[in-house]
Amino acid sequence: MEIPAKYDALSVEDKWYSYWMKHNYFHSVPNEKEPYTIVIPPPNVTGVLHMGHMLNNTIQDVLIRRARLKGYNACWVPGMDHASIATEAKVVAKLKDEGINKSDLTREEFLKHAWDWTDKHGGIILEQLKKLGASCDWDRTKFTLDDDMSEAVIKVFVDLYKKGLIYRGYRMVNWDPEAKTTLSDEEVNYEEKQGKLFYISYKIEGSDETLTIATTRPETIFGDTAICINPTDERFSHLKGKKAIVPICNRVVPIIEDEYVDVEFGTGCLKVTPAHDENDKVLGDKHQLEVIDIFNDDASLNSYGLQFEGQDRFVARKNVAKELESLGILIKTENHLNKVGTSERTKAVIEPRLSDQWFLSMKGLAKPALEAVLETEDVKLFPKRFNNTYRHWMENVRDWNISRQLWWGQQIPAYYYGDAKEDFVVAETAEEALKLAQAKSGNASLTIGDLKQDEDVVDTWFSAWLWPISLFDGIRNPDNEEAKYYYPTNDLVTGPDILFFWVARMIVAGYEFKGEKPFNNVYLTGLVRDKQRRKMSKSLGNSPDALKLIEEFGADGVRVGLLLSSAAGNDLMFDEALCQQGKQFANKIWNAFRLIKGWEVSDTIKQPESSKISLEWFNAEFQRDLVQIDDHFSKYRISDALMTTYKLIWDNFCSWLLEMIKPNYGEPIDQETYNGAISIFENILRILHPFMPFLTEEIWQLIEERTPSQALIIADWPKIEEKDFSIISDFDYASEVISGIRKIRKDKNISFKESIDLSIIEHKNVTRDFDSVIIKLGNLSGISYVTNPVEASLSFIIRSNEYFIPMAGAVNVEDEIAKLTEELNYTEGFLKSVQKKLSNERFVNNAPDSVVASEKKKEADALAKIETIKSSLAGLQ
RNA sequence: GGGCGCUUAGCUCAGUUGGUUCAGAGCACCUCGUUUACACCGAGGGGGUCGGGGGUUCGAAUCCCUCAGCGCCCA
Repeated sequence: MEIPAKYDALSVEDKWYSYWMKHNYFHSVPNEKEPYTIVIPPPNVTGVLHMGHMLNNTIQDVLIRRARLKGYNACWVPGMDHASIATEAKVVAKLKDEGINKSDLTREEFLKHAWDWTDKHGGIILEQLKKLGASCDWDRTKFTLDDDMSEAVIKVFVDLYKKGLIYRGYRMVNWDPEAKTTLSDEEVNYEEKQGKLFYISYKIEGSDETLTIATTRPETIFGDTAICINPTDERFSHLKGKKAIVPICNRVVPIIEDEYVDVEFGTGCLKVTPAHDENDKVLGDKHQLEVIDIFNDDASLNSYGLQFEGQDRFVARKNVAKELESLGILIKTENHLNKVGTSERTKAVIEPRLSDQWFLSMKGLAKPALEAVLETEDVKLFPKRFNNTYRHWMENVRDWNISRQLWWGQQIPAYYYGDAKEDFVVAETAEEALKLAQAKSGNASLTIGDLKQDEDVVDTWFSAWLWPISLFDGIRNPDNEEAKYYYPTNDLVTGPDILFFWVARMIVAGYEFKGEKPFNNVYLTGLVRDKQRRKMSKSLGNSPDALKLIEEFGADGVRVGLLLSSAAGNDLMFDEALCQQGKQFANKIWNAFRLIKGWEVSDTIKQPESSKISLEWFNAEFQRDLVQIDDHFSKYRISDALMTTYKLIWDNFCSWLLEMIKPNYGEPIDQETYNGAISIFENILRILHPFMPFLTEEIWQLIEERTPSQALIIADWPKIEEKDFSIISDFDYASEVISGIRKIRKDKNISFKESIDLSIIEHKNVTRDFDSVIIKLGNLSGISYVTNPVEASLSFIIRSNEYFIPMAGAVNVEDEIAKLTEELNYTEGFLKSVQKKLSNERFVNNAPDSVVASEKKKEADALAKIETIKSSLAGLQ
């Protein structure tokens, strides 16, 4: 069978993915083996595969495949989250296109549309992950709105409420007027925006005096309920105890005093609008001010806005300013840069708003999670520097606003039975709620019909934080076999951007509901950026099409490309050239396979000495690198593990070993060497498989026919063996000699086909084990050991031995002398610096013995080399 | 404003407790080579006062101070 010269990734990848699926290798059930579990960070149901997912899931797949090879019961659970704000926004927009308003629908009708949308468009991303090679246990695919998952969420809500940790509060929250819901602090992004500072004049009641305040939001004057000055500010001491009149609405408000006012900022007079500013709310509470809410839920003005009623806040801002100007009381405006909170999802400017919301008290819950990461290290973050960020957030954690004014999600299990603030109960079911309500109200005649369930749903993260537990049904059935077997999971791979949203809260949930961490290690990947360091985003359009990349470079190529430059926690500057490198690597391995497979094998020829020693050397090298690769993995240095593998294969295996054992053209290879090479190749495929699963499985299956139980995906990771590594340094020496020969060939333009002689003066004994290899790779007619310099020859020095290649005619004595003199000067300079160090008493006394010894060795080596160079020079003159 | 982190070869980055695996890797670059697995290749080569300055030390990319530039998180 003719093997094509270029590796064709596309056909190979589909073939093996379906083979793996068909034989159920990805599926895990609890057994006697040790589990190795990863839960996927559930992508949004609305999402499509982007570069961040590719990186993240490639890393997870590498870890899970390696664990599978290492003999663990590997389980990677995939799934999606329902992304309440994003999905609801999408569905609302789609309905709008169809001429349907959400407000015209009942909750049930709307949810039906949302589920239709989910069934139709959701989960594209999971299909795309298959193209990448992700070996998830697809039978376990979960969605955060699955009935059992939702049940767990409700159960947890009720539990926390009973523990007194969930409470209802009238608070200033982040209101997204576009999505018409609150956001948690974590969902608000602050952006610097150019705004204006308006200076507005207020009359003082009962006098002709005025005062001037500065504000960025003139439209909120309708909500003003006080003017505040700093008690120490002498400029305004005459205003104390007086009242001011709010323009346009002519409301009379007190002038209060508080240290909070910054005398430097604006005019030193502050208008106080408790309903629409966090700080003003604090002031309002302190001074018992009236609270006047002037906005509708879409941030247009309500009736308090008088003639501006119905206008959007930004429109109203312009119009109010215009009105103030025409009244002659807009003193001036200045440009002003301020930070404006915007919604992470809708980008709308956040409106601080007072409303009834559900909160989860975090302080106590955070404690075990804080200790687990920072003290006991039960949970380890990689890279470790994220510990500081984690500490900072956890120590200053604020209560979590968990209610969202949406329908898509788990409806809050609170039931109201009366008009008073406290007339509600919290229960898992309406029936249960009824009993509680009857008891709480003392009204036994209450019926289900008298109960009204809270309209709101819980934050999506309030279901995601249970993910590692609820995937295994660990909330509803804490002692079930799967939860006991798979929990706690091993590694979590995610981006640092959701360290608080998700990771920290999962740790909290783990300790609260399982009494145990959710995972051992958290590997935080970097963000994928483009070559100009810009974050990849849809709006910039700088994100390459993930599936197109896979088509162009192959999934293996893309995986390698992504991993090559992604040190843990460092942002990755993505460049398609890296995928190209991955693709070339695949091709290189493919051709190594073609070479070996193309050899005719003979069991009658004896194994050449050079092949024997070469295989021995490579096996030692392999063992050394294997230890290194394991070490890199243990530190989550995935790109280093890949690079070590890459160099082992490209440099040591392809460039050195295959050339060392390659039979002469047209000649067969002996059986023993062939077997050795195949077994080495198989070991290489095993360690490469996690990175390049498709290519390796393809070659594995082409090497010989394998049964499903012999597939590479479930083969064994190579065993660590004790090896004598001195053969590696012996080879290094030999490779230096070979390089020396090649350099001379190149300098003097001696064709590689032309065989040459090599003579050696050994000043220091080195192994001759590799002489046969030197002869082969240097294309030498032989090696002679001599005691005197060979005349009319080109020479070079390796460490302190001299090498001569007789080459009458080609030798320019002047050049040789110049070359040697230069080397002599350099070595003497080096020797001087070493001797200076050694003659420094303080160095000899203070430095550790090993350092002094190594300096002494340097000295001896340099002296020997100088001797050699000098004798070479003498031979030439 | 507070916190965390970064600055090493043209690019992307390693460099663990200060000391021969301390100046490294991959890519890019230059030269030569169509030889018989691979030109998606091979062989060889050049390239950095480790952001600037100061200090500690026998010894600093590594520790301390300071200046400059950049990034992220939080307010």
